[in-house]
Amino acid sequence: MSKNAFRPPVMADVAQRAGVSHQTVSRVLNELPNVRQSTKDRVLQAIEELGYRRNLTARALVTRHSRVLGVVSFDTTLYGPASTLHGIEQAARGAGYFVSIVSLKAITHDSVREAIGYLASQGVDGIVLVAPQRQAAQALSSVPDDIPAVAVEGGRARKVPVVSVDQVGGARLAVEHLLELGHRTVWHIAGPADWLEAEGRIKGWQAALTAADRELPEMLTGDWSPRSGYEAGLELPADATAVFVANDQMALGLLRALAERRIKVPKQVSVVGFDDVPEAEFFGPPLTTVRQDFSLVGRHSIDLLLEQLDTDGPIRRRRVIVPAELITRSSTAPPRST
Amino acid sequence: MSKNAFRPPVMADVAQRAGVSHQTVSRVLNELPNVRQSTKDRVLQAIEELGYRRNLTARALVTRHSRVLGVVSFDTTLYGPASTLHGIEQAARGAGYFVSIVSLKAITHDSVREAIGYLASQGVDGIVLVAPQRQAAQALSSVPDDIPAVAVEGGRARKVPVVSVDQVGGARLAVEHLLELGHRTVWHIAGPADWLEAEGRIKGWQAALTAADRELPEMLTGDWSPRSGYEAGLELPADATAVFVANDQMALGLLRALAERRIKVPKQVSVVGFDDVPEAEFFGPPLTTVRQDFSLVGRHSIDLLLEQLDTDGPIRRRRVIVPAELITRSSTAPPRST
DNA sequence: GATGGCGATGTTAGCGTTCACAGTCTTTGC
DNA sequence: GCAAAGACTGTGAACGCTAACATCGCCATC
Repeated sequence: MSKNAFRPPVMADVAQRAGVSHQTVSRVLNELPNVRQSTKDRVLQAIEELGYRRNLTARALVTRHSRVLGVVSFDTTLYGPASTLHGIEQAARGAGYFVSIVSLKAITHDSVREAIGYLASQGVDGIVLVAPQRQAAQALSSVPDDIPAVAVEGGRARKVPVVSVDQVGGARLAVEHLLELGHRTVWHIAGPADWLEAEGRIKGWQAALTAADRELPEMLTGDWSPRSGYEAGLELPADATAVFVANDQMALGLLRALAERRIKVPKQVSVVGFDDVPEAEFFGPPLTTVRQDFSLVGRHSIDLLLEQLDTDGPIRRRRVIVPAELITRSSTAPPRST
Repeated sequence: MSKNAFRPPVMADVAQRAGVSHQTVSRVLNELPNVRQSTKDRVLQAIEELGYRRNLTARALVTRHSRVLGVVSFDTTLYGPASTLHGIEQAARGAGYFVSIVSLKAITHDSVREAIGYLASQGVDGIVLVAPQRQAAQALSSVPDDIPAVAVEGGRARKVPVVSVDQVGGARLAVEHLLELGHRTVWHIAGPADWLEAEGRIKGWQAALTAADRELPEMLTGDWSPRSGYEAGLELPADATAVFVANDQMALGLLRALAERRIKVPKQVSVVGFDDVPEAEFFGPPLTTVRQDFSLVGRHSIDLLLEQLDTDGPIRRRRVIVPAELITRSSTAPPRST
């Protein structure tokens, strides 16, 4: 117990100084009508003089709205989640909300549940789950009913709106680009099996090849890391001429492996990545890739969340798909043997 | 106004169900002594049955502690800030604190002030400022006295403890490594002038060269982006044999520029980066770089913050320096003309 | 068997807001 | 010039929790 008797001023202090009731101060703060301009000025001046700041905790207690949004995410060190988080934060703050984050080391049904419960007890008004793994999508169905939620890349989550990038379409774009260049078929280095994004890209890859009536090579699988792309690159058959890699980091690893194997890109092998990380343009060679607009994803997820908060009505199941875009650089070219 | 009369259970509901007073429920929840085991069990069971969750807002109102920590950061899309944020979040949650973030688009005195005020009114118990720019460090001196804060990479901030990586030492390591390999001198592509990290690396570079009695080449400057490294790479004089780049992204750009200029790395030019991003190992060639342990930085900053919270006493000015580590890969080699 | 002490529980009063309502003071219309 | 309709302002009671104190047993002590 320190003798520090200093207490930040409260509404009553402001009221007293301005010669009004605390309720009038509240009215001024909340910009309610029917306050005379002169008294409003007095109150504002008193607030200024005292350096008063409204106590949002007390406000939250009575209004039952904290104006805090919770975000549950997986490894915010990765470019995708980090960018999405950033987009969410910007959008939320723009709408006058705070953002409280929980970053999970592992996505399991239980860890997601726990994180959500944790945020719920803190009194968040809504939750965004950025967790593109199947388990996470399932865990979402155990969100308390009274708290609005949105899933990012959440698959066909029950009862919760979903925002996602068009993974299938993006993958198609990549594969079609390679086919148009004249490649017979396209290999794929996929992301980990339990990730919905990996799944979508696999689907798009298969769909594009099937649609063009090409044979489906055996699929290689990585874990998003450059190293796993490198390892896949060492295993890539010598007769492959085109590879679609599920993310840019693995593509980087692949490029490295190919360089070590003295395989020239794009002369002998064309490579397409996914994400368009800022570095992609400066890979050796600059990487053709599929761009995802993460900040748009973040913004949409907040929009959907706020929509639920405003209507307060039954949750409209909705799904927002953000298109992906092919960025053509110099890691792709027609096959040698044309 | 919906007819939704559903209200989550409150302490009184639990109390009634367990046949005790709400205060006893509180005691159980807070694990205070002097509650008979049998009543504790009854309370716990009632909590379980009702699915009760304590309302942390109400708790915060009366205890004047929210158990929320605020983080103000700059562009959480960058690898460094994102990793630091992640480290902070992990450490904070481990200590039972929530993390509320504000990510700034531009670091100015005013924007930092505003962000801090914003967090303060939300009632955070403490603030971590991750903002390695000079303006931010200054803005920190305007933090309200009653709220503990810690700066990450904050320079010699007044009255606030600082956690930082040993930028100068890291840069020295890089330059000394190059000199030991036999290079006459080392060029430097620096980060933007107003960043303290850039400044520290410049200092280390200069110090190492001066200590070895070498001439100081003209310094090139970038903005951390791969593109700026690329542009600097185009301007690099042909007689340069070794370059220390202030971060890995710019180093990537440099590698690209050198590749285009048909300059072989490391045969003709050696390159050292800074950060050790996960991709660095797979650059062409794998990049020798200086590793910063961002998660350790995050952990230390939380430690320092909690220390202030616990002691509640006068703020002990402290400074924690996290050492940097040289990671030797294959982008460095002895100069050709040895 | 009165006294004290201590463990276990209950009671009351806030924390700083907003909400619902009750006032009071101006207008306005005729 | 007077009533009614508005504008403006104040009063009390929540919100759900913890802190401080009060109370009740029960046992040890002399």
